Amino acid sequence: MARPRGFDTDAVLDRAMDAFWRQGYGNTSLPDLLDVMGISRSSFYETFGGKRALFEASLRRYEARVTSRIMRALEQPGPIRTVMERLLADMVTRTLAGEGRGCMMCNTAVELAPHDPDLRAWLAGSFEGVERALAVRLAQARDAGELAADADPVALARTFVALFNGLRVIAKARPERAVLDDIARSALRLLD
Amino acid sequence: MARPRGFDTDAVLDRAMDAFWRQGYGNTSLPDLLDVMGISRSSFYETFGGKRALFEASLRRYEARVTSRIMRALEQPGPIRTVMERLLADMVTRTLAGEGRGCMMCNTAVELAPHDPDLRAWLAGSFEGVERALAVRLAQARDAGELAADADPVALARTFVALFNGLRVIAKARPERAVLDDIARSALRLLD
DNA sequence: GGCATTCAAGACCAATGAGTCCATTTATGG
DNA sequence: CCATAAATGGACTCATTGGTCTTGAATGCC
Repeated sequence: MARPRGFDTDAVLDRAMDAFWRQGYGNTSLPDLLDVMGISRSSFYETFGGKRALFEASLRRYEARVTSRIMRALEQPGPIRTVMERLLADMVTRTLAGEGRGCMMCNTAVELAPHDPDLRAWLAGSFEGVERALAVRLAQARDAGELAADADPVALARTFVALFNGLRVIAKARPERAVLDDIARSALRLLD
Repeated sequence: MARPRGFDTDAVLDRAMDAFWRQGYGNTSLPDLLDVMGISRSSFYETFGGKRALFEASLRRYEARVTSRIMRALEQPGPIRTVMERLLADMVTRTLAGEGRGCMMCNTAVELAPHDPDLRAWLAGSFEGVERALAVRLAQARDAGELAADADPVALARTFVALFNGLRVIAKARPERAVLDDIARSALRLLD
């Protein structure tokens, strides 16, 4: 038919995601994006529709990756304490390796959620999904006698999700392993 | 000498602080600021020096208020559990009343810390200050037998500070009392 | 009452923002 | 090898950005 696309849409979207992740929505200009994506303005608008649409695509992509990683971690066999320990250790390592990027969901919640009801609702749904999966796993652990019989899986899950986000925020100001390790270690005490 | 200032510097700074708090640094334009502050461009630059200087003044003002409130709460007599319970309950109420503003320190950490070493260091110092005060109070409680003998006050303090921030982030996406109450309640279990 | 100082209003600036459009390449199907 | 359709580069619009400057009115102290 006609000339094929000269770039890999997914690879280019990945680079855009990284830029948004690193700098946020408002602080990433179109020239910035075109630069890291390596495509022309025309191709940009033709392929992705605009800055806002590209951001939403990036965020969905990010969310899919992160939540699937958490879900996979929760499906691992073994005692809940081990599972959460691995999850938290992985998060600490990734956070430190992220050079201040933090978590794109968290960043977006802070930057855009208050002024964008649609985005806010979407973020709420995502957080709720993680919370639910975590609550299910915690309920299983409780039924298996690993947790106190009066433990509240939902409340506990919510607290862990809050702690995940808190960890990323602290890391923005104090990206020190000692600090993040302390947080991860103390968090596990919630399971005792 | 001359004509006195026609506006109350502190009151005007308060309104600027609120705008920055609500919208962040990048999303608050000069016209926005002049509008809420109710002063002219000339007075603005004469009195505050510029947008960046005004932001720093606003942030210092915010930090002083928030940390002093936390410090006061920690100085209250009574068992540590009661003290923390009050502190968290107050935080939840204020967060819900804040209409999505969250915490200005947290917002700033997310928006600016990764790209601004000076600000990052300043935020780190502030977080560390709160952490230290909290750790001191927790150590007292441990020595008084309120906490387990092997409790780690510093790690616990770091975890609470992370949780404070996590609470604000979650509230941006899910400003529901039930959620925040669950987090506050579970957090207290760290003291058991 | 005059001098000093600060006020408000607004013109002005250069830089940058996102987004549109067109003229030119480029690759493929026939 | 040509026609077609998509990809491309770059010029362009127009609003907005933070910041400077000038002007003239208002106010208080001596």
